[in-house]
Amino acid sequence: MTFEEFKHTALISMEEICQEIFAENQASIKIKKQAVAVKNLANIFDTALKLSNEKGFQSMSLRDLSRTSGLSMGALYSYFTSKEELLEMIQNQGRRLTRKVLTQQINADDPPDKMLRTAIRTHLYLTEIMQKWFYFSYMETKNLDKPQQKKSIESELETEQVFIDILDEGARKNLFVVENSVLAASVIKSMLQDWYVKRWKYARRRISVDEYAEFVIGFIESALKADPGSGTKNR
Amino acid sequence: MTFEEFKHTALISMEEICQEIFAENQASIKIKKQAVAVKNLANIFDTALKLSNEKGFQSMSLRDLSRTSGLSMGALYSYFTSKEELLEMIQNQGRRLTRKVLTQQINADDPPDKMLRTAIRTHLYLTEIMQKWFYFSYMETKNLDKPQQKKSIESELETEQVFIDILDEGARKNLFVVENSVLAASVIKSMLQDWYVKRWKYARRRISVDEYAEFVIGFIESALKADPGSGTKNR
DNA sequence: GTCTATAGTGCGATAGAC
DNA sequence: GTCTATCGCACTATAGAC
Repeated sequence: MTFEEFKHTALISMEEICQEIFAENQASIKIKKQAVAVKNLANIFDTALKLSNEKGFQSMSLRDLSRTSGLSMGALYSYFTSKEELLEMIQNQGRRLTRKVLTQQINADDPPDKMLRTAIRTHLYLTEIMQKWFYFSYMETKNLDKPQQKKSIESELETEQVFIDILDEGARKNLFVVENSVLAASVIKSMLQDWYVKRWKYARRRISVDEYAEFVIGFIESALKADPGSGTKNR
Repeated sequence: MTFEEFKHTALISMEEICQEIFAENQASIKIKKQAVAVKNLANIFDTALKLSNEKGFQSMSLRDLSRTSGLSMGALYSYFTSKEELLEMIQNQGRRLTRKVLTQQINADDPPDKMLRTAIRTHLYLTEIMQKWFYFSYMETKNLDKPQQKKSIESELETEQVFIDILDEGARKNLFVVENSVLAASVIKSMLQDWYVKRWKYARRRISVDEYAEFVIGFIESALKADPGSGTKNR
């Protein structure tokens, strides 16, 4: 699957997610017409992510959000009951899409080396189209309350586990040399996170998501290379 | 140099830095007795880092800082003229120590493979003893004003350049196989950052800084391994 | 469904006693 | 050098007009 195809699939999912959020939060949302609600919710989320990523969620006042989104203070409070609830809605939206897309794309029947490439590529593609959300989530997790923080941590470890499993299976089939799959998965994840956390750096260097994906896959496969010709340790 | 030796050297530098800050900010600092000032400054920085890393610098009110540090609001304002200035003082303190330690430790006459190991180890050791500051800096950079942000970005790219140079030199001497030294340095840096950004993860898994250093060095050297026996590409 | 106006709170910052 | 008391302001949240 190319990035363009991926984008098409995922953007449809995003539309679905916004509708789900509307359906699910009807207790907090005073608006009854779906068309109006979904349009405004998308606007609110988008603006909130933009402002938060510039100066942090706490520093973004609801007056900022009101001014930039074009909705009045009163209108905003028709979509959530408190600033904290807005934060939770944003977090849930992204977590849901992440899980949906990742499980959709990765096929457990593929051999581990193929699965590894697919997982890396899918993760990078997903964070590319949802860059603002991933950056937000990365930066704001510590400002959440304890139960929400726990969800974020679980979500992170869940993603890491996907890579641990692939590496273990690959080692079992002698496709990879893996001394410590937990640490290996961890550093792989850090490379994937760099793509959305340090977006400015890659944009400045004009590196596309496909170029980055190619490089990371090559680097990791080289590090994990089963090399029967050299049985020596590398230090 | 072991982590213990490193710690000893660096903590002395930290003391020096606090004195430098006092000397340099005498315009803002109303206190005249160095002993009192340095002691309270250390307390203020330490408490501010603790609270900020829990919930963000903006969310930490100066009343929080006052309560937790044991100093009154009035006393705090004897050490800085505004909350924003406090933030800048903290940023400068860390940047200064980082530069000091990194240039002290890395010996440009060593061969590239040794330099790479030293640079990785030094970086991890430094971020280990200054974990709170590095985490703070990582999370709060986007909340700084433009000139301060620029300094942070320059500092980041400077560190990355150290690795780019080592990799290029190593490739020149056929010690490493490096297809793209800029991207390679970038992913190396992301692994080093993970150590202080995701501290909770490694603490939970009881992984020490030396274990992490060993793993990262092994992983990277394996990825960069000059392997004359196999001239094939790895994909 | 969206607006404006405003209540109530907690903030950063300072003045002045000790 | 440190404290308490307080000012003015900007914030979140809501009530009520349209």
